[in-house]
Amino acid sequence: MSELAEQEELRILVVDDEPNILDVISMALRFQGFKVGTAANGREALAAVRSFQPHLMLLDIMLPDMEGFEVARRLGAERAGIPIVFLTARDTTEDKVRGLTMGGDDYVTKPFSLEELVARIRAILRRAGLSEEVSSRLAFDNLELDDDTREVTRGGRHIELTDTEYRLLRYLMSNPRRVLTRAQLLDHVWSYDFGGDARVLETYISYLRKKVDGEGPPLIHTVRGVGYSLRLPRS
Amino acid sequence: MSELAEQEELRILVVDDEPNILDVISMALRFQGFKVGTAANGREALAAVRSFQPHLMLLDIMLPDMEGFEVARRLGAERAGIPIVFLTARDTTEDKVRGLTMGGDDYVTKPFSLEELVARIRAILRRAGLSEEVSSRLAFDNLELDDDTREVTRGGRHIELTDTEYRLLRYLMSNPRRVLTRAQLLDHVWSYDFGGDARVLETYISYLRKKVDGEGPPLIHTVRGVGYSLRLPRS
DNA sequence: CGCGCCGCTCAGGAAGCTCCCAGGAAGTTC
DNA sequence: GAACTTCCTGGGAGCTTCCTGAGCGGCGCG
Repeated sequence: MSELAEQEELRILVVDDEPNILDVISMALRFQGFKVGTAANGREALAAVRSFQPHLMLLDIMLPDMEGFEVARRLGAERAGIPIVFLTARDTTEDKVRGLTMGGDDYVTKPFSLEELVARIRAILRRAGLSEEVSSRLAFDNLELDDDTREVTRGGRHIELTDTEYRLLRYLMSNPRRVLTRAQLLDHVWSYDFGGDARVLETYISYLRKKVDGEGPPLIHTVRGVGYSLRLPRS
Repeated sequence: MSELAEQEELRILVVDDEPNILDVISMALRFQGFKVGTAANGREALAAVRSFQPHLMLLDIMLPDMEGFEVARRLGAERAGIPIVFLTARDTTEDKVRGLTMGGDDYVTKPFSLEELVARIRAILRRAGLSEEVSSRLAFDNLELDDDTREVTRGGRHIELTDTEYRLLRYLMSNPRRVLTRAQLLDHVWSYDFGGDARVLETYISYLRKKVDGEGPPLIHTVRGVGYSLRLPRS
């Protein structure tokens, strides 16, 4: 993959006043190969846009000094086409965020899964032509996944997945052959505040196996005591 | 799509005194690949025409210092065939805007959907020969839509649609096979200030299904928890 | 080699949520 | 005022998510 080389250049500014969230997000984005800048409030954000010159912003709507929208507005001409992904609370009224997806911006409601966030970011960068990686498709062996159409096929045969199954498979496919720990899977596929029983993961692995591995040699493998891995069967 | 390459050259001047509207519109147009200049009143607008040399103007009729028409008049010879799309309040008397469409100009009443605005702009550019993209027609499978005549047919049979149904179908058809989220659909098809219940979307999907999918295999598909998608049925 | 433990698998099922659609009210147009 | 369009409401169906518990199987230890 030449992703790293090309994305090393891509700068993302993350603006949120909760240090925990800021940490989790920046870690995840750095790991994805982005250069990450942070700001904890509107004033810092405006300053950081000038100094850091991000290609994309992640902007919490609830900031201590001003609303995220206000930041976006004040950027005005300076913004110069920097797309923004707004982070909104679940109970933010729909009409507040309405119109965002039209201007090339988008929003993600808290609590979100990191995988969801990254997917949105990539989709926007793709549309804005900032990422050279134009394809919305993932493939492993004869298993294919298209993020635009949300279509999954194995050996050309369509596989019908529910939302959670889809997100889980996408995460596995974006990290092929790597062993993903139980914690990583829960962190990336479920929202960051998911407090339920960790055994849901096993349930969904089981669902996926039935649907994905039912149509060919098993690709989803258990690594006892650690987690799961997407790879070809040995021997 | 080669749209970007060809439209990068096209300059649009947006004139409105409400910062929010100005923002939303310019973002949307930038995202569509236009080069956008802005002005907040008549005086700025006149100056911007000289410096920015737009190919098309978006002109609010209600400006603090003078009426949009006045701006258009004062441009006089300088206007040199720049087409204008006037933005009017809903209650603007019809006779005020009458005759506009004769001269190659057009008008859109507030509040409008951005999709609507973009469609008008493209139509005018098409007529003025400024856009290379000549076709006003969309097609998917045996479903066809002509934006000039607003005619929709499936397998040659005419389908009668109301305005909202038409805009919804057009948006689906301009993004075939892609899964469009609830938010995207509401953003693109309804006006920017629509604050109502998101369930209208479902109602209109239901209307469309009755009219469009009543005449052949279903093309409008639900993607649970995400949105809708226009595609052929799977096997 | 056999036993027991621990982790994993998976079916069954409850609870909650999303979606569909019919019916109707309010607003708009002619 | 009639016809039409837009939007809202509510009930119900069906799906998704998550939990639970029984059983299996691998692995370590004796």
